[in-house]
Amino acid sequence: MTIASRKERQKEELRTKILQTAKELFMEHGFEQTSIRNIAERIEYSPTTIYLYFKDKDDIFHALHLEGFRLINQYFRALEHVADPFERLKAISRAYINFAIENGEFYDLMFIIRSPINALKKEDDAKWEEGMRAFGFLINTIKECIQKGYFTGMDPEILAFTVWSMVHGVCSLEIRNRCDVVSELNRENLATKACDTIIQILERMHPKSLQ
Amino acid sequence: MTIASRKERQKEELRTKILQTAKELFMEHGFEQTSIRNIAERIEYSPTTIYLYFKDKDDIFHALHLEGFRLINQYFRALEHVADPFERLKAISRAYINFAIENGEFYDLMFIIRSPINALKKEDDAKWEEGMRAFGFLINTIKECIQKGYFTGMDPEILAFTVWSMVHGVCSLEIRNRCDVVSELNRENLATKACDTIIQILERMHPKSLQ
DNA sequence: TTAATTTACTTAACACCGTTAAGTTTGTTA
DNA sequence: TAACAAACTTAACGGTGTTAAGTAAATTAA
Repeated sequence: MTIASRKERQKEELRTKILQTAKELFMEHGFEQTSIRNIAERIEYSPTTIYLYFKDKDDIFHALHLEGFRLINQYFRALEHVADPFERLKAISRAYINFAIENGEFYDLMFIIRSPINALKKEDDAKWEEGMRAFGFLINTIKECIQKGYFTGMDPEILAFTVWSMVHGVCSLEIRNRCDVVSELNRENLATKACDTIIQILERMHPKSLQ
Repeated sequence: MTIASRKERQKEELRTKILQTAKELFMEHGFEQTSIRNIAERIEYSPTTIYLYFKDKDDIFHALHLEGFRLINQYFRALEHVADPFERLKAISRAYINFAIENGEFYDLMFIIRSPINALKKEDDAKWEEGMRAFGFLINTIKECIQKGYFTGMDPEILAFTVWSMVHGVCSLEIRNRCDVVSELNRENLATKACDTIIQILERMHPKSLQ
């Protein structure tokens, strides 16, 4: 079984190499601008070889999608120890925006790019699990906030989606370069400033007694 | 001068036809999926003819971009008569989301798609003017809100950008199909629900006396 | 040890894309 | 009627994702 296992290992290695090269390239030029031929050239294989390891370009997309969610969950895991749920919510917002700024192309892939996210959501999919872990962390934090008297009367799931939307809006306008409407002066660290504003808004909506 | 003017009129007509066909096609299949060749086929001209009327595909992009901003400003114009600035702000948010839902592909083009929005911002550009009119409406509304005691101590421009971000986030998650994380039950009219939540948050952040 | 077979990979091609250079048709002017 | 300019087309370049068919090497079986 040594030969078979060696072969399997080698196959796994090449698969990983393709994925890593794909990641490198799309970090440099974005996913849309990265072609199968580009990847093939860099790993010194013919383009068709890639199709022996991935069904199509979407398959590579999904693999990187999963990696992205694993990465963002790393950002979040560091915040699990924050005891106060409202503080944790604020920290999550900041971490999310940091993730987006530090991994723009990943963010693009995960939340902006148009792609068959279909055939997803099946239980078999690890990606869905990672995605739900991230969103679940947000939902649970918000549920704890509500238990503590914040956001009274609001639906946790819809509120979680709304908070996500708010920070996502900041990130996607930043990444897709729609920030030119604001003056040069305010444009520096605009995403961070907008995130701070969101946090301010969330803080102000609560009676002083809570804070 | 009758001949020359007729020719000029005809040229203008074909230009308009190209643009209208482009609009039709990208409304059906999205901008990225609409090719010069598709447009050419539908208007029964050779693909190269289009290049006599538009420099390149980006040029068509920009023309449609302008149309989109004219359209969203129509949505906004109906709200100019709303006297109370805070009510107007709420109405703007709702109108913005309605625009996005009713004109998904336009919205995509204007605020999501990656494209050389560069070489923009020059004063010569009508598009920039339409864009600034829309954002200006939001900024002015927020300034009025601040004068009335809302959002005390906040920077109007950054706040305007933040509010825009918040509703844009909702729209872009909806348009790019990232809403599957929420349960089936809440998924109906999710964009509207999230918009309502944003409005609730904005309302709650103010002392009762103001409302 | 040699023949058969499986595995891993490549070549060549298809149908598309945006774009351009060169050529053709058409209508207007001299 | 000849010259010219405008409007439009043909053919091509270099790129894309993807597939069918072919090759070379490694492994298995005789």
